[in-house]
Amino acid sequence: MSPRAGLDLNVIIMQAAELADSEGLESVTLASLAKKLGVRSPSLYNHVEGLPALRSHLAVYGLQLLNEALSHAAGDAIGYEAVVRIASAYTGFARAHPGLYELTLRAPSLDNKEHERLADKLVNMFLNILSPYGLSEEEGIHAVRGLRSLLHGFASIEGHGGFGIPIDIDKSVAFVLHRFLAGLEKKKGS
Amino acid sequence: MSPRAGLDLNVIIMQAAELADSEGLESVTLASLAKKLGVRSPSLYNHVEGLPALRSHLAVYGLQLLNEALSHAAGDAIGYEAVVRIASAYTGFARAHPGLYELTLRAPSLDNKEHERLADKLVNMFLNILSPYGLSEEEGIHAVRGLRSLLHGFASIEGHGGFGIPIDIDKSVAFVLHRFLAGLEKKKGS
DNA sequence: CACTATAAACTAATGACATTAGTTTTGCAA
DNA sequence: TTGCAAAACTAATGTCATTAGTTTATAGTG
Repeated sequence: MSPRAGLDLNVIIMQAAELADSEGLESVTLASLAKKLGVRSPSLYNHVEGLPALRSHLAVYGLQLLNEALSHAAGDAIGYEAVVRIASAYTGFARAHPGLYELTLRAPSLDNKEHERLADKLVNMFLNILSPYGLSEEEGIHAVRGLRSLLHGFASIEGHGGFGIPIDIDKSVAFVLHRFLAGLEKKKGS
Repeated sequence: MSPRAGLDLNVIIMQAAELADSEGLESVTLASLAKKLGVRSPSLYNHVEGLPALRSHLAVYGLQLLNEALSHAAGDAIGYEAVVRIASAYTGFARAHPGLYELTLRAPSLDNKEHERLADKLVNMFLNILSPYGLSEEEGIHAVRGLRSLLHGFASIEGHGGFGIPIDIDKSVAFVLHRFLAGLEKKKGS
């Protein structure tokens, strides 16, 4: 309605995140975002350096939210219980924030620093909750990669509608985690 | 050089696939493809119904290649050995065909029939190689979903440069599969 | 062998988008 | 109050997909 819409990088990112999650990642354009904000698209360049930069900021924001959700879900737990809780939080996040989630995986051209820091934080959280399994350092990395891959795989395939059969996906996650973690334990006796 | 370039849906798909794998999925535009084919972009509409349709055709083509690669890798094997071989073929395919691979997961608006058929074929292949583990029908579904998710997760994260630490990714896959399959076996005694 | 219908290519035009340049306007701070 | 920096704007360019309408090659028919 007036000049001086009072924009701000944070406002822009929040609205863009909303767009990403409700309309899909590909619908986040400077044009659509500007319309949502009641502004002409060139005005956005006063706050963000272009579409790639916006996506990079969104990726970092998504990673922050994901980190918070997982930390909160894990609480002080470690081991099996923590893995189950984190898995639930992970798939829940991907369902609640499909656009944002998809972006967290993309290699970010900008904001490398913060993105890397958050990714590392995630890895360390996983390492921590797997510590009761008594894995070697290298095995720990393998296991964390496996856990991340498993959770991302489920989230990604579900997000793309890739599971046709009407069997509860959460049950599949629970089943697979149970067996994988059992396999991690089994090592002790072999 | 001349009218009548002798285009053809197959030629178009092959060149598009090449573009997707060498330049990235987002670089597959009708404009870039037309240039590669020595033709003006509207000419492509004589053979394909637009960019979304082209991507849908590419997805089906990618799934075909993936199916072939996995079938070939598995041969007649089942059980552990087959899983290891298929895993290697899967990650190898994703590395050799990053653009095509990414597309195989996308929900296809067109060509639903063929895409579904190929996706089902993949699921059945996985079910077959897991048959020695003596899982119930529902457990089999869970396990297949887990295996797909694991492989897709690794392929997808690797494809996006998400594994920072310089530890061999194939080793991680091998480790995780070993433990997961061990977990599947363990059931018999619990 | 000529001829014609069709399919394949073309040019021209439109509309969405990102981005840049250059201009106006507003609000805060001196 | 005034003036300046930031925030918004308009105008313009270039890329893309897509549609409409035109030309042309070629394959098949007489």
